[in-house]
Amino acid sequence: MIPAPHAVLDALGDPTRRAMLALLAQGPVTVSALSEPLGVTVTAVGQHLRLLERAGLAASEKRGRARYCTLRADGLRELERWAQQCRTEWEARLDRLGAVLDEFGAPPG
Amino acid sequence: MIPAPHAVLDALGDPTRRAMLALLAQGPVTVSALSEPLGVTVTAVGQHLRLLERAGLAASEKRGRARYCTLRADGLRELERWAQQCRTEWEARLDRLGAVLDEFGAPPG
DNA sequence: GTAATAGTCAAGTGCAGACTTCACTAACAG
DNA sequence: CTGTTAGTGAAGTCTGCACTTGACTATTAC
Repeated sequence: MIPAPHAVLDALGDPTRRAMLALLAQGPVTVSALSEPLGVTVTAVGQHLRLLERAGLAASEKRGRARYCTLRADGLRELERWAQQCRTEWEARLDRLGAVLDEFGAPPG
Repeated sequence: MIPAPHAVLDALGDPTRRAMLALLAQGPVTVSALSEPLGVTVTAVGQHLRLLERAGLAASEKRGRARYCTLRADGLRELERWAQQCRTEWEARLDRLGAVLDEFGAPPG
């Protein structure tokens, strides 16, 4: 099995960060603009943002005194690839197992 | 955006459970067979197993005094669908944004 | 210049949840 | 029957991490 994208899964394992991604999906936003609807301090947003950036799920850029955050596709792509490979490998296993059971005439179930 | 599969993401947010899935990907195993390589008690395995089952990532069946655990594809499929839709939606946003910038003759970057 | 706004850093708090222990039941072996 | 193995349930421990506070810097406004 392809190694799991730990950083992405860790980042997505928190509901506040998932809410953050949902907001970012609407378009670029500043840290404080995220802070209000999330119901946490700007400090907390900054901390979550760092994790999301490390996971390749977000990016940010400081313009003047504001920091604009945007969604990034890289983390999602990595996640997709992993889930898909994981699933297909396992489905192949299941098929082989079924074939063996058929060959030995075992009743299904 | 399609709602995030919280149960799946929560379940995958823990390294022990990810290791558990990696073991299950090799084929069906009992609870105690999982306990040893994971380095946790059978009780802990049972607790993780329940979360994985609720997320549609695993299933288990008791035969005699042993409980056999297997991987399930449902949770992975749900995850795939979400990640894919999330990503394509966001990539479409990016394209529209790019088009607007082009139209107004703004230099890229 | 002062004041307000946007964010950052260091340090600390508190709680969810990962984990354990212990007592228990159920299935198999001799 | 006794002993062993496989797992479950309740109850408790403890640590990671989400979050805050307060002091600070940098940008913008007046």
